[in-house]
Amino acid sequence: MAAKRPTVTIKEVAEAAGVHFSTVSRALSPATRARVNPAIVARVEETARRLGYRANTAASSLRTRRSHMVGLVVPDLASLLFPAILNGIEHTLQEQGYLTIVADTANDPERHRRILSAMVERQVDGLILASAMLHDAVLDEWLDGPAPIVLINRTDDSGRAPAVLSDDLRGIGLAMEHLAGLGHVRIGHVAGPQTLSTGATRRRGFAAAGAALGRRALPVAEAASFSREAGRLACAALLDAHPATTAVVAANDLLALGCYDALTARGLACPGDVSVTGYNDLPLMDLVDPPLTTVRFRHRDMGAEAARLLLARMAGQETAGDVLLRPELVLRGSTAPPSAAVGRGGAGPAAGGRRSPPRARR
Amino acid sequence: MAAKRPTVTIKEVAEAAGVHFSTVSRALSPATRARVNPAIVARVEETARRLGYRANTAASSLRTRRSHMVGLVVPDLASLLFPAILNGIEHTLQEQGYLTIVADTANDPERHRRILSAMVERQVDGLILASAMLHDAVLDEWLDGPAPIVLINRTDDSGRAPAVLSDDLRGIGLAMEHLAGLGHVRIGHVAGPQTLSTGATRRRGFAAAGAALGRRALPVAEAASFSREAGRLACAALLDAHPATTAVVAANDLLALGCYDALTARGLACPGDVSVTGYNDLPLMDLVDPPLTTVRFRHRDMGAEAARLLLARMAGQETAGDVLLRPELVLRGSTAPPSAAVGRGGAGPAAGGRRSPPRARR
DNA sequence: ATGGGTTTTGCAAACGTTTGCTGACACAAA
DNA sequence: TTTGTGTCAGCAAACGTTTGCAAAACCCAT
Repeated sequence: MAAKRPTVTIKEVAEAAGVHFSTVSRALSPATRARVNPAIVARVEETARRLGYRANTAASSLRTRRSHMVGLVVPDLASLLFPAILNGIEHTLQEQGYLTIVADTANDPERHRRILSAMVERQVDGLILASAMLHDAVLDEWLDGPAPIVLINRTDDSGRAPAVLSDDLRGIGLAMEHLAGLGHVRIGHVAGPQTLSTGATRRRGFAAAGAALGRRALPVAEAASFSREAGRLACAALLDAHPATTAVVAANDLLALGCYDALTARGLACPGDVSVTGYNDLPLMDLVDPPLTTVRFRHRDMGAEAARLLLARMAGQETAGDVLLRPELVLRGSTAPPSAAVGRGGAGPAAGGRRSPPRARR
Repeated sequence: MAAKRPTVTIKEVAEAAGVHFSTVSRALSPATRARVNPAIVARVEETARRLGYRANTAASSLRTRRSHMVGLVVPDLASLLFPAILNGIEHTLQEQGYLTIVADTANDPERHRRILSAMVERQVDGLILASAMLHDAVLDEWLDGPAPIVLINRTDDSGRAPAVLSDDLRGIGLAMEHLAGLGHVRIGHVAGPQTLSTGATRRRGFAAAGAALGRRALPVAEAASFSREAGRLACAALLDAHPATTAVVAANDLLALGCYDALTARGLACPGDVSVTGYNDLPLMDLVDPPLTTVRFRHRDMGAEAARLLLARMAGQETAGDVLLRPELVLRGSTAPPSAAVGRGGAGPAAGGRRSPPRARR
């Protein structure tokens, strides 16, 4: 099958079907199909199929100024957060005939610039950015560009582009209420980088929820990045400064895993000695040890929602402001009531210290 | 900044710089830059920058028949295997000035068809497919197409497209040797779908390694898909048929996690009663309980290698056959010498049955 | 000065579509 | 028969580049 294909164009189809090539164009495009005699439409379609005609989108987007492609820019493709988001974006765009170009900035602004430039040159009809910083110079350069922009997961502080976000204030609130409900009083926060909206907002949420519970000035340690290692360091710092801490709210799951490491390193058990909560509910968080209590929002929905928002904007519609996804708390094994013990301090690297007590899973 | 941009073209730059527009084209393209007076190049570049000129790739690829885009097709974006692979692909392509379009077939052949069609219409210069089936009709249709194809992670049986693969025979062999070395004799295989090369090859590897150890006809249970649930079912079937099994080699990590579930369900401990190995070393496999002994290959390298292969083919070079990545065994907590106990059979749903013994991590 | 050779620039024709206009034709009403 | 009203197909001009070809400009040696 599949005869060697020396690119057949609309003109060759026209010749074979015995009509003018403009008629072929009209016959093949859903929008104009109605304007041509049904008999001819049928004939043209049949010839096109027979010759193996494939439209050349480069030509058509040159003429129409629409490429039916959108660009997705992420800070780190390898993160476990993106597969589901990307999946949501890609599916809803695909349904509308759009293809998705994705690129990874590796957190490098220069690279970010180059990528956006390359995408715009490819005439993308719109952009979804998961790469926004809180004060984002790169973003500024493109807000007036030809392609509408939607932010996802993170936002910037200009408010000039609509964003699809988890409702972090509420999400962190849920975690705090849960811990307070268990009886925790000495709660600390391992915050994410304050240059990112997620880091900053969750920290604000932590302070606000603390205040609501009548506890001002709960301790916070800021991690240098959203990574397990940074979480370990920040948690260690937190525990050094506040050894009596019985619960830590981590700004995301990776940081929470780092907290596990820090606890293990000083022979503390989770949740026996210290409870830990995460944020995001990454895949497999139900399988780590102990299974992580964390705040979930539907990643796939976040992607789909961003895609829908972008589709609306590309269609020229004005859109209301940001979209906040409702978070929910998922209870697992990393949180428990505080133990009576007080004044711990011993460091020793006890292996296995953080095994959770047996508990039913799921 | 960023003045509202009403698309400035090469002609406007030409007028502003006082030269013919063809000169601008030559001045701006690295390949032809040498053919124009350096002073003019400088002037043109400066004016282009000043006016905020952005090349229109649609126009240039119409003329040159090169889009500098490649398509990547995966069966399931949400899988934990792809982020790293995609990362590898995207990075090495980006370095060469290519952008990556990715799409998800959701394992639907019709969708697969539409995606390939859409990508080819967008004039992609090449395709990387992670979606190949062993007998793949969809693939057949495109092998003679205009875009060179490279297969990744899976291959088909036609051998017509080069593939970048893990050396599964060797990888499974490593797992088998490890288990045999621990003293296991009654080893079973939870195989993946035999419609996929990974499923089929790993099964062959299992049989071959078994034979090499002097054990013919070791039991195999075939999972319906590469998923945790399918792994649970297959493992349960395996244990029903062969209750004395002391080790199971799963065809990938998800299946291995399903094996954990099956063991837990019948009150067996891993690795106390049954050892389990996986394949792929997905992220967080060091954190599940027990940490999974598995076969690793460098996912990112796989992506990078496929990209390089495609780059070569797009440059018109003939390439040697497939690329096999060397797998390595990573030893963790899910394997141990077989216990003396024999003739187990009790089913009871004992919670916590599969906790591993305390052991140092990393 | 003249001529030969080498850069450097301008000209214009593609590349494959879409789409506003015009013209051809058919049919119905006058 | 003429006129009017539609429907449908053809014509040709874009869209923004790249690039072969040829003219022009320059440099140097004669």
